[in-house]
Amino acid sequence: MSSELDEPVLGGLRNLGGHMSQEQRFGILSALDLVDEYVSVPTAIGDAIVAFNQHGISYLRVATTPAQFAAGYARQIGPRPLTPARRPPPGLVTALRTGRTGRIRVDLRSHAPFQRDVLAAAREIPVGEVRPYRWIAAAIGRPNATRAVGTALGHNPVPLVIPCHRVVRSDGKPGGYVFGAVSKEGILRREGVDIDYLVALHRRGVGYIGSDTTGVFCHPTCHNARRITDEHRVLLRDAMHAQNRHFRPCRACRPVPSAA
DNA sequence: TCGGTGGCCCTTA
DNA sequence: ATAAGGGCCACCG
Repeated sequence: MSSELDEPVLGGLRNLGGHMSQEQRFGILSALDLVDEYVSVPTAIGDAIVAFNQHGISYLRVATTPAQFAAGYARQIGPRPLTPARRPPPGLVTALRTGRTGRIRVDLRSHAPFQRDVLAAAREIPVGEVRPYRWIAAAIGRPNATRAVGTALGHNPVPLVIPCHRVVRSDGKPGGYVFGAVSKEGILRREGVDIDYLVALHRRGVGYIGSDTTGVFCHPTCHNARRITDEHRVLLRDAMHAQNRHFRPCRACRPVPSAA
């Protein structure tokens, strides 16, 4: 668990703090941005270990040991000491259970601006819904960077907390995932996403669903699309097709034009 | 339908 | 500083 750095640092403060409790010591070290705490939490795909500090969750991995976790942490985040925590940050376990992780704070300080933008956009996808990689690219103002979006999501330091599993391929298939494509499918199904339906829609050439009463078109999983009754449901090939038929894009799910 | 190909673009070694 | 490579995508056979 210990890097070369943490013994001198922890040892020094231990002496300085005299008989301080572990919590008190962490409080000081955390305030100085010198350590993260880590703790195990249950998730939909098994127990995870999360690291966190005063800024938020910094790292999450599933099916790992503290030693492996620390190694991954050092590689992706940096050589910062980790110290065991007694309990997870308030609200985290519930948020992971419901998938509503939007208000959980995350610490992305060690990541590049592009990565942060990508991850921030991914956070906007609600439980039970999915968006294509292309959608993230458009959302952050880099419509051609879809491949780089995939790479950035692949480096998501806090999967599940930032729901990168809700970003899928344009053909409706789930695509890759940091914990494996199988887990991605499992998580999405558990969140209520019907992957087979999405693939079937795409095979039929349907990219969006419109309502002929509101004149709005949506991603198929958008909560607004799901409320359209059968008789008013219009199947649309792509955004161009939709606009030609005078549908306007849903303000909630923000359909984007297909790539040039 | 599946698999390969070329294009894209950000990050890292 | 540059080149390789990756959770993509559209296109083609």
